Amino acid sequence: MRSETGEREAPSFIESARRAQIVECAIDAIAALGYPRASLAQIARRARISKGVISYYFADKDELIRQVVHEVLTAFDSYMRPRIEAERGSAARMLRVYIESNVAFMATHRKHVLVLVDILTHERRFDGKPLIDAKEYESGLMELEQILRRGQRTGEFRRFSTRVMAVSIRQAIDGVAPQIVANPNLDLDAYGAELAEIFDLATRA
Amino acid sequence: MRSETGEREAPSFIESARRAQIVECAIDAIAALGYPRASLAQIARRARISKGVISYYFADKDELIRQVVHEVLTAFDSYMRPRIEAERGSAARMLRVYIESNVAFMATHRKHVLVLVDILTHERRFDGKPLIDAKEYESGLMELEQILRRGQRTGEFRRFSTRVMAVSIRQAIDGVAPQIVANPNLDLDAYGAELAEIFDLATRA
DNA sequence: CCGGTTTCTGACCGCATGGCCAATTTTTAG
DNA sequence: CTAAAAATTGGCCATGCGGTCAGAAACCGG
Repeated sequence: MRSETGEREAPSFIESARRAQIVECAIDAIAALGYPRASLAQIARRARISKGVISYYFADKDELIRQVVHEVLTAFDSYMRPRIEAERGSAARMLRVYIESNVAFMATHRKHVLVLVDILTHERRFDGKPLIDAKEYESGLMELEQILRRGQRTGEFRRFSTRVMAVSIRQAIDGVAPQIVANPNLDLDAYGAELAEIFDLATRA
Repeated sequence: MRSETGEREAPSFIESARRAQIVECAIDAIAALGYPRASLAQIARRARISKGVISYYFADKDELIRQVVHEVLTAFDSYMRPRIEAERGSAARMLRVYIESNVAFMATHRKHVLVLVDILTHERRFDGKPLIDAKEYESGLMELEQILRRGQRTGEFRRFSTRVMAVSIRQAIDGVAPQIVANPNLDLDAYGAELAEIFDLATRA
């Protein structure tokens, strides 16, 4: 299936379908069992195929996981971007929308968000290097910092370390995920509004 | 070593020493390799003993890990408590001291904090039950909420969800740990002050 | 010096994992 | 229809895991 020549051939219909199916089943498996227990065997079982098929389409488990992360991140991005861009006028409104949209996305994409967080917390190595992705994730932090800097430039925001603020906001948002599982009835709209209020007060000039 | 009778005998000198040594080596191993890679074999290697010794003194790995968590949490508690109690007069000052002491503790106990966070994030199961500890940890959240409620009662703080605020504060603090590794020169005093400022503004009436 | 107890070793067990591959079935194209 | 290519199977592998155990060694009171 894989051409060894320089030019990459268009993936066959089956190839795309299988890849998508396997990625989807990986998400299901991680959501159901947690990242550490989501083995290739489990993923294969859910797809009703043999493990070998996964190896056939993905070089190794890392590539599969990277694909899962990419998929979720892409969905996330296309949800967030237009909502934030719509508020270009005010950094304060951008920040509010950033936080609220983020939480709202979690409400409508619970499974995917859970899986993302699970992978990121379990795969991220303290010692740094083999960190498979995190670049895509880290870039999210950069965008957040940009909003903050813009607000400081326009005078809407007070002076503060944009780094510390950005990390705190991200952490506060990420902290929602575990609570969704612990308490499925959690009112996420209210939660998002609370969070937005907290960081509105924290940033305002 | 273990008496089967009801009355527990005083642990021998060797027993206490070994237990302490093993716990210490477990901390080293987790700090160096990360929780998932800190196997009994690795821990034993660092202690220059055979795996069997660990099994001899600890029923299973869970008990060892529970001991590690307990040790770090105890040190943390005895560091924090007096500092916070000293500010009994004002909830706002208590909160500030809570945040700054927390970050300061991280500065002086980097390894132990790293290990704690590593264990907690990796061991916490989404599906809940086998959650070995987390009670001790969760109780920290309660104390934080108490400070917040007190501030609301005295009118120092505005109205907000103490739960959301407490989780956000904890998350913001916990978010420091990974950055310590990524950037060992991080100015934690400044970081703590920034964080305290953020949540001072967010809570003030 | 002895005999029992505590401590410790190193080999071993069963299990699950990620990955590999020869053989087979299915699809595709001439 | 046929033969090459793509897709799939199922068994196999080495590895590392947590945990166990018989027996050796060290220790200690009498």
